[in-house]
Amino acid sequence: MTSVKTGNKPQGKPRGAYAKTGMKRVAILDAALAVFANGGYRAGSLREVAAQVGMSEAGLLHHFPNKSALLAAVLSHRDDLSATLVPMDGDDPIETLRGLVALARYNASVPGVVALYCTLSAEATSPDHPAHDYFVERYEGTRGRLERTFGLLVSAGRVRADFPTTSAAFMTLALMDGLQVQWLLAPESVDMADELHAFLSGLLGQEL
Amino acid sequence: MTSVKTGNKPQGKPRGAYAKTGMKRVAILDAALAVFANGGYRAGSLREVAAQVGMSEAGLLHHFPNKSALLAAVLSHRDDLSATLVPMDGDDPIETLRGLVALARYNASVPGVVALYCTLSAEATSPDHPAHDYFVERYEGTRGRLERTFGLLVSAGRVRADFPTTSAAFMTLALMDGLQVQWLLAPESVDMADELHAFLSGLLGQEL
DNA sequence: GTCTATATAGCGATAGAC
DNA sequence: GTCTATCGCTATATAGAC
Repeated sequence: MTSVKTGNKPQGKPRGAYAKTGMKRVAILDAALAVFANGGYRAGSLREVAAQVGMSEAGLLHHFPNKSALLAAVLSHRDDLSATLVPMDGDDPIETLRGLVALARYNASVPGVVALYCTLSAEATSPDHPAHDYFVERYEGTRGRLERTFGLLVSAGRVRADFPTTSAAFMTLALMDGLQVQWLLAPESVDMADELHAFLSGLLGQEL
Repeated sequence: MTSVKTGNKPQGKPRGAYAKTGMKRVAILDAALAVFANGGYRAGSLREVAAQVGMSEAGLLHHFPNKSALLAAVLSHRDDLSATLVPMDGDDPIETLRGLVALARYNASVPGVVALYCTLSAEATSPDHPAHDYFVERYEGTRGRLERTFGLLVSAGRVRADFPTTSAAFMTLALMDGLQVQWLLAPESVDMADELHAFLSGLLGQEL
């Protein structure tokens, strides 16, 4: 786990009491995602989150101890969802790359999520940001998995030898991030999935 | 010009009185850059800028009418500096691309500037941000100039025909942005200029 | 579990003295 | 041109009633 506190509830209570409370928790997380997506963590207020979910601020803070714990819970919740969406640890590297393109395609349908990560990763660049460590580790991990994927491709002779695998990983990740910024600023002007597909095909030396 | 108010002083007064005041203005702009670079526009405060330059807030607001005018002045000031640094409208497209790599190399020596644009461009993704229009136009313009550069390369037969020029422009810009995020999060792990150089060489099909 | 009320702090901006 | 003083607002977080 990262150094960010997760804000998860202790797991000691009986199951039945959790259904409704769990719903409320998820509703809060959804609202918080939308609020933090619009201008980042520092600009988003608990007040706005509370209003969006129809509670008072104090009511909200009963579910999460403080603002940064709420952010951590949002990120952790999204990680749970996307881990099931894109399996990056499979044995077939081509499938992994296709999964990346599929992810880019899916992302275009959830602009809020894209805005969240885009804004937060830039904001979290500053070392005192509550999600700084989270993003440092996230990038490190993603880069590692990408590098492994490209390594498998090289072993299988399925990739042009132009770039070392570390460079390929850096570039792929950078391209995905950069495309998101341009897409958020002008959604009609760019198709993130198409561009990523073209880039990866160029890297492979053949249609992906 | 963009829709952001520039906050420039009216140009009517005698020259002599401007020397000292101009110095103060630049000092304020430098301080504001540093403050806005750390966590963005919304998180940065006039108070902090004023403290850094050794003035009261009211004193600062004598030079700039309000916070968003200060931001606009910072961006405009940086644009003046970088316009002299990277001539993007030359006739030799290879020289232009080399200039881009040189810019990436230079950027690595001014992390504050990189952090400013990185954080702001993500923050300005939200439509009500005071620099939203500025960044929309900035990206549009940069993309246009890049597209023209790649067009010249195609005409000269100096580029692999893999990508249409619009894609090449999108990708190049995206790569530069994405590399900056990763570099800010882990400066030792990536050389932005090297990666950009490798990418452009791959695009050309030969060493740049 | 949710509320009202409140403590405490920081913000941008203005008025007016010097 | 710079200051002090202040206004009006918003923020996070806590205390305690229900």
